[in-house]
Amino acid sequence: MSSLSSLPCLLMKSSPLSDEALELVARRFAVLAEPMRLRLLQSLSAGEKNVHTLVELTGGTQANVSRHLQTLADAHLLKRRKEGLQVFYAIADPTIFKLCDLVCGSLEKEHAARAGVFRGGGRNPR
Amino acid sequence: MSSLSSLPCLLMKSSPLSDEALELVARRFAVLAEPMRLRLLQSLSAGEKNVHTLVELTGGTQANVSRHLQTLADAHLLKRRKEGLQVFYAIADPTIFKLCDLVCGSLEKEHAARAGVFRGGGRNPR
DNA sequence: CTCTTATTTAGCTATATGCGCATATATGTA
DNA sequence: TACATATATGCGCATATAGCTAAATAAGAG
Repeated sequence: MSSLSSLPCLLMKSSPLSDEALELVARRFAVLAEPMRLRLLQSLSAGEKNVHTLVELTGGTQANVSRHLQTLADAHLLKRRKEGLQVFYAIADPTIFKLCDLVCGSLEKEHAARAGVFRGGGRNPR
Repeated sequence: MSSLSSLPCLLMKSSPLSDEALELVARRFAVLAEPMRLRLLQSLSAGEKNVHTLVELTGGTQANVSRHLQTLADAHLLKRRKEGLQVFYAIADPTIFKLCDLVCGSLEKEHAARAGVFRGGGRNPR
């Protein structure tokens, strides 16, 4: 029994997460922590695609793409549909786009802040 | 020059991210992909704390906690403030709470769906 | 059955990283 | 100076995993 009963959480803000829940959250982030997997998600944002198409779009080897797709599917971020010889993958959890948008926005801000440091944006005016 | 000019993005939805941007996003996710670091962020959600306090709260070794704090600070998720012998860390980017909330919500849904499989929640009513 | 196409899997190597231990650095006190 | 406290860091071990190549499975066509 992998008691996820501690998951009905608002994370940090309210009650602290159990060790088990923290592991799950960390694992989800880990799945998103590979550029190739992000590229695959990006390629799939327009809609379902088969493996061969994804290989072409991402420029990875066929074996590698297949394994990353499996990783994403195991994490329930993608769903798999087999049709004859081909296998089609599609986004199963649109949350990932919100996640990526948040990270992108954060990185943008960070970049802007770093640029401002040398142009009198901070304390110590003189 | 680490051209982040490609970052003014809405990620997936609009224009595809450059390889460089994908690396940065992946790296940000990787920072969040460790239970101990999530625990530290959780402990800091209530406000600034010094290292010793965080060691007690998380139950990690001093060396390990220090390392993880540095990782988080390097990623600009935490800010460091030195005061005498002690060093205080605090959340620098509240975005992480939204990220964690999103992931938690997603995992909850997932869990509920999996639980429902055995209780007629899905297709195949009988 | 044989051949072709599409995808997955196995074996391997290289790299990255979490953790523990010991030590180093920094700052304050006597 | 010597000592204590709070953090940080260097090193080694163990493990995880991305990527490659080659081989295995799966499904259709002849």
